[in-house]
Amino acid sequence: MNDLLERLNPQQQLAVAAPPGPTIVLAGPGSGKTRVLTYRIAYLISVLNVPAYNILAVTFTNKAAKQMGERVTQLIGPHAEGIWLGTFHAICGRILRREADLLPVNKNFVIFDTDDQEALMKQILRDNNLDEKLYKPASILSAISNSKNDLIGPENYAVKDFRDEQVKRLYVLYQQRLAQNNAMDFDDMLVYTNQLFDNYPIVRDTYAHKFEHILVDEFQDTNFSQYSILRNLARAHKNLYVVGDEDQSIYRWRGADYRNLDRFKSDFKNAEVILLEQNYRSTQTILDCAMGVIDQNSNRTRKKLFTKAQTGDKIRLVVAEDDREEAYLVVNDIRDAIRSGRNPSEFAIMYRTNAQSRVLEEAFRREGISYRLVGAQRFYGRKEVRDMIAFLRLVYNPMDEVSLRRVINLPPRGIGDKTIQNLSELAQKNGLSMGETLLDLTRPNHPYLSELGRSGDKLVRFAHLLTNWRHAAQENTLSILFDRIIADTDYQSFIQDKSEEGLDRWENLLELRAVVMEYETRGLQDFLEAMALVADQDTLPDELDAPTMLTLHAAKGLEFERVYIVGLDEMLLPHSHSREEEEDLAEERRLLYVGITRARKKLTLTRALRRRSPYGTYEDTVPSRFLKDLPTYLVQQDIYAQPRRSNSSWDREPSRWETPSWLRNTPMPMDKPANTRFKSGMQVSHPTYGHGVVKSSKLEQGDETVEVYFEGHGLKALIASLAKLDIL
DNA sequence: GTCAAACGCTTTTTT
DNA sequence: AGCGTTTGAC
Repeated sequence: MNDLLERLNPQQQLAVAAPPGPTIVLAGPGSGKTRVLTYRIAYLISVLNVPAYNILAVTFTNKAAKQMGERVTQLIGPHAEGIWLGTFHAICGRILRREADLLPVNKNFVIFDTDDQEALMKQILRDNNLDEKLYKPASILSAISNSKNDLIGPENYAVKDFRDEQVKRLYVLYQQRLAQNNAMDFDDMLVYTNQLFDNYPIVRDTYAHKFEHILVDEFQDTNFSQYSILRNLARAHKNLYVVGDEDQSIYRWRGADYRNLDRFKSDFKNAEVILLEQNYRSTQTILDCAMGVIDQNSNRTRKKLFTKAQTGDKIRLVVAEDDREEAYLVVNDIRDAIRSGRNPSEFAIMYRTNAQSRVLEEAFRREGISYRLVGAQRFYGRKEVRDMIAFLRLVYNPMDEVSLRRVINLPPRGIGDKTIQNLSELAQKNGLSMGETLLDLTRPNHPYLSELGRSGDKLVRFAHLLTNWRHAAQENTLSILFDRIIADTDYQSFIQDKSEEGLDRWENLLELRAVVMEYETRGLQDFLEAMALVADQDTLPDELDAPTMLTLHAAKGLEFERVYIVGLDEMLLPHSHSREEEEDLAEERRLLYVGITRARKKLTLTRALRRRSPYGTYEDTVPSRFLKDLPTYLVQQDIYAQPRRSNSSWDREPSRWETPSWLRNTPMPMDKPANTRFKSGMQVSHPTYGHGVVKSSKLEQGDETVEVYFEGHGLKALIASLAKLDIL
């Protein structure tokens, strides 16, 4: 274990062996950030003899957590067992289950995902006769979410106008209804953990003492609520070790707040700051392009990315006629490379929006190449899968009204709106949840059965089903419960009888059953928790040797030999929703920066002159403004599209031989090989400063900087390629 | 209460 | 263009 540090560069060693105490590691892309974190954990355990269970490590995704666990185990074996390792939500879930007695929900609470949240909000709107078009559930929920991320409860919701008043009211109702459902949403997991710590200092201190060392990955993307949890947990030992890169902050829309770094510095005095700058991933060309893009952002510490690796190939810019051709060109390129011996898993295609994957998928299928698609809710978003999970959730937590409403008439069993309304009213009368009321109906001679009339029988029948499943959940394994639900509801024939896509659906359920089998011993609670918190990304088989398609967001933290970023058009990147505000635009730029810096060897950027708009028709595009920030001399263009003759702006579309105007911003340095154009002593003239004498000239970052002494103006430092200097 | 047709809206990114 | 939701008929 003593050789642990020898495998690291000096900067990394410094970071890994940093003395205990508040520590900030600012790590550029490809600087070995993950490596530092894993080695740090290994170092704590094997050198400082910190017991694994006194270490908390927080990552941004489940995948990252899993990976980190594997790597630490690789380093130190079984000593790594017992680390608290996971996303904020997973960690909070663990704490909340333990301390459920102190919460407004009981220990069988379920986690509502976005769909559940919307379903619940729609119910609330309906109950309150509010127009869904005026009060869009998604927009209200996003306002609520933003508040929660800043730890602002309904009582403190800022009201500026009538609408705010309504939102505030809905916020109150929403929280009430969640509690009645014995449920919480993603944000609540963090909020409740904060409340737990605030209301019960003893509980807080228990955890604060337990976690001697806390490590946080992707710190730049934490929100205030998350930061507050960290601050609470680190109050005893103050060993908070955070790793991040402001240039890779891409979750502002989710409440991520880069100011957490300042908060950290002021909350934890004397925090040590360690910089990791050297890049071990990309070629210098790729890094230069990345810097060209990111340096346009203000309010940041300018960093110089450097590598000892080679300059590498120029990056390619491909312009296609339309988005289909764009996809075709990319896939073709990959196919050719694979044929000539490249490994399929070396390739990644990245895009701004999930919708863009579709054309690419088609192209891959046409070429008969298999691919990996990250995210895009391809599996867990499926109706049949969600239905089955709703059944299971109802079994686990009958108070879950959203799931109850979803499955009570599924497959249709004659329980319509009216019957559901009756049940709901009955529940309200008794101050119980609908689910509890339903289960209560199985009691012999139930007093309300006569009230419900004929529909009562149907309810009772379903109530018996649910009761039986609840017994099955107690006494049998998960898969037996799963099978019984399908059998009892005849769900298979419900989805399968129709077309051939019915078979697909059934296969999806079989796939879900395979997942269920993995939780055979751990049980329903763990299964449901995983379903709620584990994203699709974690399900993609790593073994599959195929090109990967993923959003730029999903690409964070990954690296690939060859990267294609498609859709470098205005409205897409930067996205149409993010072009107004400067902060939004800066984030779009960071997104591209993240994408570029994923590439090890080769980078290809593509765009299309026309693409299918969200509204079906084809529309002309405008090149992304970010393209002009790429140093031209590092870009090789492949223009496949014919310039179109029309009276549109595309008359200005460049031909194959011409440098397109959107790239013309960065001039090629005049003398790339070590020679400067200007020499000391030369007489020059400048349009504003007039006559001057060159004092010195040197090459910096491929650009020539000249110091000139101007009569009446003094000494000026000028960039040779930008300043219009003439040699006299 | 169920089924089919018409309608209208959508696409930013994710724990 | 395609999907999900609402509307209207049986």
